[in-house]
Amino acid sequence: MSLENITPENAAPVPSDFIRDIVAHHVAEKKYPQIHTRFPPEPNGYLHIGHAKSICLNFGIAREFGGICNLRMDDTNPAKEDIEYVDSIQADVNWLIGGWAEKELGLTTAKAPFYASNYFDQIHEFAVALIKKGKAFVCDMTPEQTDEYRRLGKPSPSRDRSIEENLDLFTRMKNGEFPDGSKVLRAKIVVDAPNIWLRDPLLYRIKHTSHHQTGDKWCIYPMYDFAHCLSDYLEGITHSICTLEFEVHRPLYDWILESLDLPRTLPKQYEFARLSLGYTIMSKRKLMQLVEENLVTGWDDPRMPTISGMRRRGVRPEALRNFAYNIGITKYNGITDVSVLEFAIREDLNKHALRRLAVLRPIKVVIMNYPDGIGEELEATNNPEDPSTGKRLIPFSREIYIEQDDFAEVAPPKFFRLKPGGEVRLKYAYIIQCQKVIKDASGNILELRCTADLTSKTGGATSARKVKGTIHWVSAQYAMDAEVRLYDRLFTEAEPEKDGRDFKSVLNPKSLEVITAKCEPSLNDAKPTERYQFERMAYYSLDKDSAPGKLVFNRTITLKDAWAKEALKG
RNA sequence: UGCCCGAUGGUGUAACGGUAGCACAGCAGACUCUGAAUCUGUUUGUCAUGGUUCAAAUCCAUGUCGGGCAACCA
Repeated sequence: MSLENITPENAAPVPSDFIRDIVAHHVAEKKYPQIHTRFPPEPNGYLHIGHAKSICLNFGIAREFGGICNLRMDDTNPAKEDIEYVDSIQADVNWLIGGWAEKELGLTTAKAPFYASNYFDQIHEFAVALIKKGKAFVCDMTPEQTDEYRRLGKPSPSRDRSIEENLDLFTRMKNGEFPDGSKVLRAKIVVDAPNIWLRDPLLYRIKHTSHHQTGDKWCIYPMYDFAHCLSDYLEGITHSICTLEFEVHRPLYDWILESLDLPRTLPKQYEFARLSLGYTIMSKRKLMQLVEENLVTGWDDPRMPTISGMRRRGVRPEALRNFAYNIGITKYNGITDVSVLEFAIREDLNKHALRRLAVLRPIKVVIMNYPDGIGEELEATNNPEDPSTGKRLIPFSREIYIEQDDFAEVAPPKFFRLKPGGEVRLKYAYIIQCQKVIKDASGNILELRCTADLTSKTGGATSARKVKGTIHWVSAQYAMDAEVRLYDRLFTEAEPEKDGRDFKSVLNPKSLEVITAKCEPSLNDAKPTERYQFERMAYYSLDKDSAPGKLVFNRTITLKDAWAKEALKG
């Protein structure tokens, strides 16, 4: 692409934040041969939009600075981890940045993804090396005692064991001679350091649990702090970027690496604020609770803030990436307004969704002066934002459906839609006037009798006539039914856990409503990869529950609705 | 309580000692065969008090408020 072809429209946005500033500085001074980051999820749950922020940061930095980013399973606790999560993580990362960062995406290389468990042998050797240096010891205290001693800044009675004895005990730990919890390997740093993480922290614990990658090879597993910095080192990571809660661990991260007298350049840890989103919870543990207690249908329930949930809902990866770009990277713990996410989703879908006509809550309209039996096909635009998507034909007939909300027997002020005696344009078709409202005995509206201005058809003699409102419609004769799932936010409160309240007490009872809609026939060919805008309503995509002859659409997000706001004012 | 970190409109962010800008939201208007999109305009801000300086959102001190950590989780 030549330079003059780069416009603000197509130029890739180049984010700037304090971490990228640091990296840029390192690049400028040639501190490292190549920038190397990593995204290290623990496979104990599904990835959510907070992880998306981290993925975009880590892979983004690699991409922008000509570096590499490893996807690494941080799988040091087999008790909580599962292969299901390993698989879902790969699928989600691939979906989010596949095609955008393939060069940096470990998934396309033979050795990817990476696993911390792959380094268990080497990590074990590092532990032995630390013991030999007199910098680690085997401790016999119970977990409770350990807690208390660390809190009090007291030395463990095992602290001054000989190197030989430590070596022997650690070997026996490894050989499975001791039960879970009976012994641990600890770093020998400072018993009463102001930073708790320097008070002889645990390095290895005994866990007779088989591991999803290493099977029954190990009964001792390294703790996060020990495994993480060493995994970073082994992979040649230069910038180890994590969230704020690890800030206090940084001295330990450095201590371990520095204590080992390692030959290569050491990685450095940097911290940023994790994402908090309004009307959302982000804890994997709590999301799992929603799944396990069947408060949602699964990790990929379209109401979940998980990557798989948002994907199923119809959000495109571009929208998530844009969102991640827009919110920035700082060390400030704020709560991002959901409207920022919603804007990113709408902005993307507006450009890419095919327009279709569908009536969600139908009311029948009979156009009395339109001949029965002879239908006609009208031309409709697929996407005004993208002329290359062309046009399609939609059938028109004497009997149609319109949206209940588009008719008011007693119209409020500024109501531009259909009312008795009033006129509206049917999109792509005629201007109609409401002549009569037919009701049943109890006063429910059964149908509307209208007349059409037969020359007002789009392109026709009086087509230029201005009427205030244009509404969507669908031919009663040719319409097809589809199940439509209307999703709303999962919680009724912006801060579900504010003041320690139980997030389950503020679940939105109306977060899902299922209806049957009347759709234009072309939707019969709806594809799972396609996105649709049902004009004037919302964006939708085909759900995986669809089957031949049974369409199921998920509402991704509504269109902005200025009228709803206006109507509220009364 | 100890240690660490942070604080810029309603929300999220930029300004790296030199004109406080951007996005979302809000409001007002234009346009509209989507009350969408688009376009125009616009309300609102440097936590406080001192200090350094010709000049402070930025540097220093103190205070206030908020967050994190104190798991044989990551």
